[in-house]
Amino acid sequence: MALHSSPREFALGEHAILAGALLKNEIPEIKAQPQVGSVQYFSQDREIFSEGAAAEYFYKLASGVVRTCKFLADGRRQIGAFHFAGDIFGFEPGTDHILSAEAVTDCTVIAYRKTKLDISAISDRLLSQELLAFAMHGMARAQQHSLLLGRRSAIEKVARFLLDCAEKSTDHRNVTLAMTRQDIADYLGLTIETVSRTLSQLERDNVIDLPSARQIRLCNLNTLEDLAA
Amino acid sequence: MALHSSPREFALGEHAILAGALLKNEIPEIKAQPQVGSVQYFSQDREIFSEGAAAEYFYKLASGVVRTCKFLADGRRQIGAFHFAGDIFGFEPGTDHILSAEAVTDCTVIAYRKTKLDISAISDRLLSQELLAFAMHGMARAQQHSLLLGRRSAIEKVARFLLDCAEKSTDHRNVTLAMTRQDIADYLGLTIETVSRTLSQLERDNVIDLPSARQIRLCNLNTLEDLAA
DNA sequence: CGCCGAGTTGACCATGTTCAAGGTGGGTGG
DNA sequence: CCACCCACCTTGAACATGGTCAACTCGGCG
Repeated sequence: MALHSSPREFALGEHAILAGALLKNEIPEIKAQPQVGSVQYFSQDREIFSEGAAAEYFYKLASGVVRTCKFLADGRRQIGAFHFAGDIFGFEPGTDHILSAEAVTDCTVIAYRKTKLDISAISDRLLSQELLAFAMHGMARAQQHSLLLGRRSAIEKVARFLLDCAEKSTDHRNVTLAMTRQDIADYLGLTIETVSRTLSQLERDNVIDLPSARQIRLCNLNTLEDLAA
Repeated sequence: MALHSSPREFALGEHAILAGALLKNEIPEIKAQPQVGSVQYFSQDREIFSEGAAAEYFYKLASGVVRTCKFLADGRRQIGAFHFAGDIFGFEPGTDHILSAEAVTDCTVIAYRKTKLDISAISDRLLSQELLAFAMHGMARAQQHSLLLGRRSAIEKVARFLLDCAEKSTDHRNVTLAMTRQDIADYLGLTIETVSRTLSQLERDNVIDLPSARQIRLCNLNTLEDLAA
């Protein structure tokens, strides 16, 4: 388990980032290819980078879960996305990060130095295509999320969230949540109480079962899909 | 004025899309360079493409205003963005459009055939960089919008909207709205009544002046910025 | 003049928030 | 091994924000 109090770099390979498989879901074999990027560990709730900081690196998540989020001055938080193993995050336009990234669980990331692949200097056509695909999928995801935030009720939001989790889970009927109720609330644009109440409601209606707070069994996928509209 | 009942193609240039200035804010001189793309006119409220349709073209807006939006089965609509002269829209991952585009006002667009620049065949490095920059800015904008939709009150949403409009306007204190209250509501995740009430409220508080429904004068920018939090 | 679509306003209502109290369970130290 | 603790979660009651429904105004146009 990664319990280091600060990120620790392992390998400092340079432009070997250009290796083609970067944006696919393969996680580079770190020992076999120490040159692909620097491996860093972050323990739970640690900040990986913060909104406004210089975007020196971007990251590929090797293990664990990461949230990317924005804050308002008074502390209100909106989580833009949760990232899982294989996901890229922190690759943004401009020189500064436009959102923060924090470790939801202990996690391992591979950091790629962004300056080394100044976009204007990319010679590798495959890489630039992959980055383009990544950016466009990020845009699509954010737009999908806007629809959720702007036009869906609490129960629709929660139902959709559960279905999305189920899709990512190996067992599509049993979901183990990596995040707290507060994380879910900040992702769905709700309060922690509303999330909790909505889950209880779904359990009372026999749509889900909650053996423990982080363990959710989807008993009635059809109803859930109807609710998610 | 463009009043044609269906889009009309003017020129059908092919891969001349690769001309560098595409993603900058210059609008190609249509007569001088008929080969840059096909010019099409859409009259107010006409659909330019619809969610789910094959994404054969992407577009650069020459004049007018366009909204890109998503719909739920029951008709609820979320507008993802308004696009103005010079903006690119409809450039999306995958083969199908993930949102619809509609003309807010009569408008002129330049359509570029997407198949002709199959991403895997882009030979022009500058173009792929520009598309990458476009995609990343689109992602950033969508994420910013998520924060607005998920975590801001009606008055904060409206204040932010007005400031964004002012920024785009030549006269930063007098805004002429191209869109209806319904469009604004669907962009901000509110109802038409709430938008109207909030604007009236702002007028009563001497923050704005509403000489007509589509004409807004920002009298008190400081207060407006405070409200936009 | 009268119609029609867009916008405004009011009264009522519902959804979700706020505030406050209590429960639960995993981890630590005695 | 047990007791305690603390963070996380749940629940309840009161409240507020924004939604719904309906009536009305305004301005442009036939």
